[in-house]
Amino acid sequence: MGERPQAGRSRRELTMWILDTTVERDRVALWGPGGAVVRVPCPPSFLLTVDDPVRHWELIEALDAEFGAEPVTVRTIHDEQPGWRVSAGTDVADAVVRQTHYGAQCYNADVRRDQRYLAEHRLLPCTGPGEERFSMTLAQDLAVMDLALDGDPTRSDRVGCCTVTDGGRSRRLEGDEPTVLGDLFGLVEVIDPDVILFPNADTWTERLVAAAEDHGIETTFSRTGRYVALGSRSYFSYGRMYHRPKAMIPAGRLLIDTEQSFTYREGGLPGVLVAARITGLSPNQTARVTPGTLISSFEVYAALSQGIAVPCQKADAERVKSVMALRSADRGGMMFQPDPGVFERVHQVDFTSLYPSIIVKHNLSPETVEHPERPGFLAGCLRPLLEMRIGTKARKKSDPVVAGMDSVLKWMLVTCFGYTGYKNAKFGRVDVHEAITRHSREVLIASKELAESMGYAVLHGITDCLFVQGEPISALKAAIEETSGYLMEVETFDWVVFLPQKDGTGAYTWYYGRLEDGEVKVRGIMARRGDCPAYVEQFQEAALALMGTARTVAELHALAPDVEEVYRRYADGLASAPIEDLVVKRRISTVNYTRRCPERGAVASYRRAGVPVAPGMTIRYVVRDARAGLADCAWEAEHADRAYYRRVLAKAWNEVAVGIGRPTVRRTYAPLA
DNA sequence: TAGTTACGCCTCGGGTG
DNA sequence: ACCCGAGGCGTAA
Repeated sequence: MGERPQAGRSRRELTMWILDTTVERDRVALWGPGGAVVRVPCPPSFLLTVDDPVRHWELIEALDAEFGAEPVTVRTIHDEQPGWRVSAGTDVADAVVRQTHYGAQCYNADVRRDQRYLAEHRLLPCTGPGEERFSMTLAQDLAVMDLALDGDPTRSDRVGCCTVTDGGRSRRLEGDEPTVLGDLFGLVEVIDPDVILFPNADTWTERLVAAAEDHGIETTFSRTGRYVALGSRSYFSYGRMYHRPKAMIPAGRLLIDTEQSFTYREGGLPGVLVAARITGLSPNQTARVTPGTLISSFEVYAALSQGIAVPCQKADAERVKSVMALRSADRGGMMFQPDPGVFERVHQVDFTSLYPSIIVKHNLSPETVEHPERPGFLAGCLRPLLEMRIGTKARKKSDPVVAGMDSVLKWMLVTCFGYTGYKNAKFGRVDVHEAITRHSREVLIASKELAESMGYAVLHGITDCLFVQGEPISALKAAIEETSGYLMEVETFDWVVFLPQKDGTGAYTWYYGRLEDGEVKVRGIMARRGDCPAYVEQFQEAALALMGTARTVAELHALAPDVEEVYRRYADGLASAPIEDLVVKRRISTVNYTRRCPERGAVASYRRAGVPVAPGMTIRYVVRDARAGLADCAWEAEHADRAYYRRVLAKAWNEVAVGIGRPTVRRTYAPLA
């Protein structure tokens, strides 16, 4: 290891298990466990086609003279065209597109260079001998270190103490800042882990690196000593603000922010490593992106590894329909509204990964809209992902490692549908999006009608699932699978409660019930909401746990006095509830509120405390006076608007009360009969 | 370097009576 | 006192 290989080495020659990839000036560095590194030449380049080569002849000449432009055939999912490979980066590609007034189309310019290298050489991160892109095994042993710093990185100015755990051994590092930093980075150097699991790493690392510099201490998270900063960003997408905090990404070592990383939270380390393997992104990137980016990267890797060029901006933009056309076209999923109330012995039958299965079955892809006879790119690249999911799903119960992988695959497959309708998707197209929803509606309607013709009662349905009564359910499952060609799964409720909306009709997305195995399944209700105060969540969970002991509606109703007693206890205890149990956590869309609302008060409180806030960030606060729009940041709160919290608790009670046949209360706690 | 759609609740604050 | 649109935020799939 360490020697400079020749350009274009094939997969067979490079057998390193790739832990990290980083981009350098004209090279890509491939890192293995233990700090092994191989640097390969990989200068920036992009592909270019123009609509009128004669008109743009001078431009091509100039590009060739300045950077080098080699004539090549550019193959896209649609067709092949003569074009050029230009040895320059994204900035030049952007300039060319602007200068030609969009008469030029660039490809591969905005693909990460390390990912492009891997795809073009059919290399995969986190893959050992005998393992393939869609393997469920992870044979490589990695040295993992856990690191936890005391305190909250968004508030505390100084680095305090920390705990380091590796190989079952925990060490406590204490002392003043330079001592702790020196000990910490020294320890990292000695232990030399491949992976550091570190809650709030992305918030802490910037501070640790800055502090270490102040004290003249060398930081060792990065195996080069350098970090790639990912700037914090607030961005707007479909009516909502999102925020990504700043991150400092080390080289050669995997640093996972266990609090912030969606992929890690869902799938743990196996989830991150397998997601990296199938997307071709470095694990460090994989741990920091959303499932939308994972599926997009998955498609990009598939394209590049097949020699298909990846367009820089959406090629089908001109085909986007007018808003009027969109409104009338097939948009969302199908829904059947339930009657509210309690129902006994109900089966929930779900189609397994319905949307991606539709894409595969109907060969949907941007280019097959015009050429349905061709094997579609999108359908082709999703098929093995679907097959892998079937495998992980079968094995997840017996193997927690596979469960992590399964969870990440599930998210990728769920988001791959939304991604086809996404305006910036590389391989998306509105027509495909609409075709998927059209098929899914047809399937759900046909399944409902089939169920009813067989004598089952359909109580409710959302997008890809039906709630039905009738036996045996296996017969219905088999019949729907047979006629639709899509696989299903069944969960059976001993009883289930569909909650009413304010107008008294059934809500699409709020229900709870007891499954056969005793588990209480909950959707949409207070305890399930991210902004539910812990105190209210504890009440609802206690009540539901109690209700979960009932196997029939009669037993459930018999529990009513006991459940009421739980509510009474929590209602009485609210006045003395610890303030931290009243914290509300919400994502804010703005920092300039036009109205009086708790969020506005909370933002003001954050600012007074000197903590910067940005749109899309999640903040934690305690409501001090709901009417006046006053709230305090979680760590400074001393007073709570108890009337406000009584209303929230009452709402949680009302949801529970429907299940036990008890009257609901309005707004506030009234002593129960 | 960024999934979508369908839908609901709570509240504010301007309007009407 | 009540209505109602808009602002703001959440969930399910």
